[in-house]
Amino acid sequence: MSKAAAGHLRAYDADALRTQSRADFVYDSLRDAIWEGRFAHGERLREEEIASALGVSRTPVREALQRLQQRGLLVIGPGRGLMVAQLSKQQVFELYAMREILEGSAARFAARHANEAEIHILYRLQRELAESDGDALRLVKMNRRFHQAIHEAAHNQYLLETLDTLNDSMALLHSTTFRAPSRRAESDEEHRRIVEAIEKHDPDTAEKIAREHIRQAQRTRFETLLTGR
Amino acid sequence: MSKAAAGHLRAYDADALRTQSRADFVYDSLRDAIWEGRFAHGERLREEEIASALGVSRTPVREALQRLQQRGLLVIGPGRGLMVAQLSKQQVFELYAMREILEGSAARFAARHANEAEIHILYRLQRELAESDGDALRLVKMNRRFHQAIHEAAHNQYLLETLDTLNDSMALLHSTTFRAPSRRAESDEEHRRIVEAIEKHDPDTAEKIAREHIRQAQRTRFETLLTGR
DNA sequence: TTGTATTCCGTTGTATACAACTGTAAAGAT
DNA sequence: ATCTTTACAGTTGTATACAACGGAATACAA
Repeated sequence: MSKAAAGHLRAYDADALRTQSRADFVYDSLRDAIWEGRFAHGERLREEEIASALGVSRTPVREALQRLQQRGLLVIGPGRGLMVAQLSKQQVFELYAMREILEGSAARFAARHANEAEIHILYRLQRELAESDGDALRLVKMNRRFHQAIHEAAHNQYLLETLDTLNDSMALLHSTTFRAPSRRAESDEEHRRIVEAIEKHDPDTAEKIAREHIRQAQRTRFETLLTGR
Repeated sequence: MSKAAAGHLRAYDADALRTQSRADFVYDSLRDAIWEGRFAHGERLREEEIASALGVSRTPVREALQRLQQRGLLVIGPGRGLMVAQLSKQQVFELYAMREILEGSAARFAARHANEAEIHILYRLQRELAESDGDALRLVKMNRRFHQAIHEAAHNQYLLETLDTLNDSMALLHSTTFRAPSRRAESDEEHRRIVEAIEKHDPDTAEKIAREHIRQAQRTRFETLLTGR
């Protein structure tokens, strides 16, 4: 009965519904599906279709769709429907510019406000990431955890939330998963220097290196953006 | 029939419903009410109550409440209800720290990317604001328009949206409306210098003055926060 | 008197029925 | 043949009914 487009969604999970609301369940399902690139860019999402695919009614689906829209993962397409956002080169550029500002600020604030426990965690995460040899998906997740630890060490709720939103937008660039392996060594070294600056409570250096870190990632991104995609 | 708490809402407006959805209408109504300080901090909002006060059903009300919650204007209180957020001193501090970063960045980007038409608009808005002698509410609105013009001139969608969200959070500090008149002259002068720097395409100066501008506003805020409220 | 259990009530979460709107296609006119 | 109009199909927006959850109050026991 369910049409093709929403077939990529995880099957109905009775356990998940016991711990979280149906709306949360739908949100997570769609968010993961987008992150894993299981929707084509511009693919239209119909409420009823998603509802029946996940075994819930339209109400929680609407709630989830609205949240995804506000976070920029979905946009209102022609007509009234929602579709998975497709970022233009300009938008990708703006996204990275914003990340440079905020990641830099987070590193700066962390250098000022991080306590010893947080610094310890940062070192541990950084080391684990550098020494890991897991698959690409695992590396992305560890990378995310590391940066999130910096964001939390900044002790600014608004900064934290905004960075979280931006990170969701990164899901639209799903080739994120396949980072150039050549960047690994440099990236790890940059991480190490950021943590070092945070530990020494040196905000200027922390911000400088964090900004450079994002700028390098942007360069890599635009190279793959111009060649293959 | 409507209980007391939601009585502060504007009456049902048939015209508004012809141009925007009911959910938007409810959102704007609640947002304005919060902005104008017509809800007590911590006051609980019941869906049904708001619905009947505005003459709509619970569905669009839920949609509006959800959006307000995501923007941080409402928080889940004890039990399951939503209430108007009350910012702690720490949160106010964090809010201004974030604004300093983003307003500074917006000015910087505007200095790089603003075109002549936008610079012209900035000059006009700055002049109108400086020469205006309207009431406090009018001044606040003009001030908002001016800053928003800078945000737009920055040509970064993510920056624009985030600043918009932060501005909504400012609604929780509803004494915003009554700015110290002593700051007027200084504030106007700072505005003028920001526009000047943008026109000269001088990002460093533009960011520097914009940051100083926010920091001054923060100082004024914390003075009134510590004395009277 | 205090602690605990149980029932009731109010509010939110969810489902579903219905209304309104938009794009599309078909039919007719020029 | 092409443009215009109109009707239809499909999707979203809204209302309302129902289910489920949580807290408060009361009653009962220790």
